[in-house]
Amino acid sequence: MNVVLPDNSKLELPEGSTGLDAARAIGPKLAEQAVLVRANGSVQDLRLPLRDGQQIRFLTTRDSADPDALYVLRHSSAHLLAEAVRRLYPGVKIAIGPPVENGFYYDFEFPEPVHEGDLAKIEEEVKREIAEGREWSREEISRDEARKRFEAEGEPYKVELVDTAEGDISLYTQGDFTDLCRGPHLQNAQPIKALKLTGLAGAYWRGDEKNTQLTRIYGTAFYSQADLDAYLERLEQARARDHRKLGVQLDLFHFDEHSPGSPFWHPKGMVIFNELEDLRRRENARRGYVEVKTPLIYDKTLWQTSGHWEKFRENMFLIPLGDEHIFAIKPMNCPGHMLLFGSDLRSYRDLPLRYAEAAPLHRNELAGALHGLTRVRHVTQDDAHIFCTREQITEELDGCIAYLRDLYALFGLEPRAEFSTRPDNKLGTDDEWDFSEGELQKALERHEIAYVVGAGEGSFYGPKIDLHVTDALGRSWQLGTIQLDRQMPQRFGLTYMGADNAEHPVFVIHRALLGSLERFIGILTEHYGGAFPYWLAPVQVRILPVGESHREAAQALAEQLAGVRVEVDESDETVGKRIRNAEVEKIPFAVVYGDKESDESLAIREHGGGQTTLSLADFRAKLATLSPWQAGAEPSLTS
RNA sequence: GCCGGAGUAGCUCAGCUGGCAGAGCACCUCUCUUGUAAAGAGGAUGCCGUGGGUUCGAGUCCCACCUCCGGCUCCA
Repeated sequence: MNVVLPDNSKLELPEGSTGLDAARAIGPKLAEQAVLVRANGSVQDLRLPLRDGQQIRFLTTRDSADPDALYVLRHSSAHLLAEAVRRLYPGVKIAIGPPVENGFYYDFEFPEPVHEGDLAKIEEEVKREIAEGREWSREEISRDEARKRFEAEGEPYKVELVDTAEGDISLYTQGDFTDLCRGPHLQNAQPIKALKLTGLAGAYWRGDEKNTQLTRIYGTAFYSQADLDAYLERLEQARARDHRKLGVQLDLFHFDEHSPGSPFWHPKGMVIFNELEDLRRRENARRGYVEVKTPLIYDKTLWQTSGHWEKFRENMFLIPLGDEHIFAIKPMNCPGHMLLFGSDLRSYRDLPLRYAEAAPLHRNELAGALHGLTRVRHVTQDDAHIFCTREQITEELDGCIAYLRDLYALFGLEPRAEFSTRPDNKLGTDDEWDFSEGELQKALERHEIAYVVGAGEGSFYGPKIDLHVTDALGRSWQLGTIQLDRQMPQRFGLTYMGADNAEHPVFVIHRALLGSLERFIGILTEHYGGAFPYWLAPVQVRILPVGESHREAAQALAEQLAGVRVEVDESDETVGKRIRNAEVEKIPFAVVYGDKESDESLAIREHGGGQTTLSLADFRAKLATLSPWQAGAEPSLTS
């Protein structure tokens, strides 16, 4: 048979030759360094046979940054970890150990608790295995045989995996350790030049909290020590962008143990919060939304009607009033908006009706789930509910998606879209879900938005289009969401009078585009590394009078900059120190004002170090262009 | 909520085997009057997360709780 090499030459091989055979045919060095073969674009274990006509390319230890090459390295590292743990902890049961984004993990059930301090000794054992040399071999066996084998070894998790595995069962063995595994794996442990165990965590078997909690050991591995060092260095730098750290440094907000998960917004943080609120109000008004305000607390009966009492009660803060009544603080605005819509007879002429409200919501999140601004109990969404007819759904979804695109473009954020379908605890019939999911999916496709499907990730009342972004440390967070709902209006008996003088069911689109303002500001802080763009910056301009004699002129200059968030730094520090302070506080512009300056000539320093000289008039003109909202400019959001 | 780790000055952190609570930055005072990323001198700063226990004596050892951090689960 023939395979095609990257230079388009053909390599003649005996029938049934494996990737490794092909590498040997090319050269001994390649055979030694190869870690994977890419056959017609998909990666394959070197031990598996090639097929006639395949286009092949080898990945070697030199492809040290290739995701597939790292994946196989880390997958094999996970197996070494399991081998080491089994040797060090007799009686341990092994579960699963895949490679992940930045490393790998393996889940174990330990006979006794394991602590972080134990990692050093385990890591040492893994490194010993690498030094000793390990080679992987692959075999395929029948399901029954595999089952017997793992039963005999006392590995119940592996037995369960055999029972639920699809396709053929393959095993990989290194040293005296054999694992159920689809592969692929390295030939041997030599390419693993740097390995580090990074953490310990509890993790539920198969991700279900009803199952046993296993102990997960995380690690990472690279083809060189330099790559590992660079990775650790990147982590260190990412930590400096962490919004929780920057939030304190920049005096934006803080948390207090008397109200876990609820930020205290400081004056500077509130400037950013209010700018986003202004943006929300201005754009909503332009796009035909009306703003409303509905109560924060409601009697339990409302939540029973909406379905929250059944589906969301654990996440609500309850207020018992006497023996009879229980109130709950709202975790969402929708039920209130349903009551508002239902407070009057509605005609088809009233629709679509777009209610916007950014009320404080409270969700009693699990203590362990709280996370800075990105996971809070006090949530403020840029929320709205669009009440419309069935015929209006398409146009309204289009409007939401266009709005969403404009907003994210303004911040230079590039979120990933997820289409979340019916969950296990859904309300309503499959027919209704078919319709709603179809509408959302068609909207995504109309706008040619790439998305992944989050099967079962939808809300209990409807499917969602969600937008996800990644934080400084690589964690994914959901921001905006667009949800199509026919459950809730049905439950509240909401209808409108049509042109045919008959009542028709109302549809509701729930949408929050920035998501929660708290989370959005957290993500923005990391996105900008704390150096907010001019229009969001808490302090936009700081004037530094060189000496005492310049203070008066500096104050006069500040007054000339009416409408700009400007400060005069009259502290008794050297100019150098005050420049440094302005830089550390990431203020967009620092203006040094001394004997050489006048309204005709200002020394402007931009954050980061660039310096220019501008007249006051030119400076003001420049600032006006930096703000989409100030100086009476038309908003830059166009659609 | 679950597994693991941590809580010492406003911030970052040191404090050994139980024996008088520390440093740098920030803050305050004074001197200097400053020219684009840290002037100098002096000073104040603590419920050592909270509550209990062991001990002659606890920041240090033990128990419980709270909060935070890394994960899991859940979620905007």
